[in-house]
Amino acid sequence: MLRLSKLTDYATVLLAYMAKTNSHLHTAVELSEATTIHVPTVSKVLKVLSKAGLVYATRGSKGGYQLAQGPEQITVASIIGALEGPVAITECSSQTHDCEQASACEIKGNWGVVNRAIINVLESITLADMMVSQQQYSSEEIQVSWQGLSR
Amino acid sequence: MLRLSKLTDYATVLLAYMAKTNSHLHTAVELSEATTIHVPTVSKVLKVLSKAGLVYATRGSKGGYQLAQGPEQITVASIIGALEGPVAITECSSQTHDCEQASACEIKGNWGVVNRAIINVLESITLADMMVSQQQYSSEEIQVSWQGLSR
DNA sequence: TCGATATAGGACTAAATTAGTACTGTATAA
DNA sequence: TTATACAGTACTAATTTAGTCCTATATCGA
Ligand code: FES
Ligand code: FES
Repeated sequence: MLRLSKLTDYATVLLAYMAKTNSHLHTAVELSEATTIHVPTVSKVLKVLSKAGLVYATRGSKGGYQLAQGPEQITVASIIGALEGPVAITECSSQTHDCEQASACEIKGNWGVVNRAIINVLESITLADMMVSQQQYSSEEIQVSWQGLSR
Repeated sequence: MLRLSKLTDYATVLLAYMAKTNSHLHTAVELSEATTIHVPTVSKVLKVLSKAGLVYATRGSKGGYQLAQGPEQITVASIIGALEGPVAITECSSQTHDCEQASACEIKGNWGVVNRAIINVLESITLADMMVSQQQYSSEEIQVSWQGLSR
C-alpha cells in the first residue's frame, strides 16, 4: 500500500491550518478545535514538529506554536522526515545498509534508485502546494495538476 | 518511513531471479535456494503473484513457476499492487474515500495529487530496469542513474 | 512571588498490521 | 497409483503504530 502514518497526515493538516491563519500563535487546543484531531494527539505531533524545527514553540500563557518557515519552504519530504524519519521504501534502499541476500541479489542497488526518485517527488512538493484547492478530478486531470506543481 | 512490506521486496527479488534464468520452470524450492528466502515464504509470495497474473504456475511433477510477461512489461507498481493492493499513501489519497475532517480540511484532494505522482514513478520502472547493475553511488549519481531509467 | 497557562519529555497501553508457518486440497506426470 | 508441486486458507507470533497520560519546565500577569 505504501502508506504514510496517520501522524504524518495529521501533521500536514495542522501545518496547513497554521499556514492559512498565521496571524497569531496557535495553542494545541485551538488547533484541535480547528481540525477535530484530539488534543493529546495534536500535542504529540507538534512536539515532534517543534523538535524537527518545522514549527517554533512558545511556552507559558500567551504561548503556542507558529510555523518556523514559510509554506513554500516546508516540503512534504521534511514533514515525513520529522514524523517517520527519512524515506526508505525498503530496508535495502539506503546506501549504508547491507542486505541479507548480499551477493546473490539480482536487484542490488536498484531500490536505492527507486527510493531516490520518490524522494525527489516529495521534496518538490511544499506545504504551499498542498494548500491549493483541488476539485473533483479524473486520473488525467491529476496528471495535469501535478505537472503544474512540479518544477 | 514510507516503507514497502518485506513480502513485496521478496517478490521483486524472486521475479528478478526468474527473469534472469527464464529457460525453465522454477519450483519454490529452487527459488528458495537461489534467494535464501525460506520455502514457506517463497511459496506464499508466489501464490499471490500467480493470482495477480504476474507469473504462470504449473502444478504437478515437472511443474513450477515462470514469468507471465516479459521483464519490460512488469512494472514495480504492478508488483506492489499484487502484494499490497493499489498504492495509497494516505487514507485520503484515493478519490472515492471520504475523510474524517471533511469540509474543514485545508489540504483536501492534495494527497491524491501526491499519490498520483508517486504512482507515475512506480509505473515507469519495470522489472528489467530493476535488474541493471548498480555500482556504489553518491546522491548525484543516483539522480543521473534515475534520469536514465525514466521515460 | 504565586498561580494559571502552555509546551517538553517520556512512559505506557491498546490496536492494528505484518511476517511467518502449517495444514488440507487439487492438479499433473510417469 | 504415487510422488511432486502448486492453491487456498487459517492461525500465531512479532512488530509497528496510535492514542493516552503523567510529571517537569517555562512564561506571563496579577
Ligand atoms: S533486496 Fe537487498 S541486496 Fe537485494
Ligand atoms: S486529510 Fe482527508 S480531507 Fe484532509
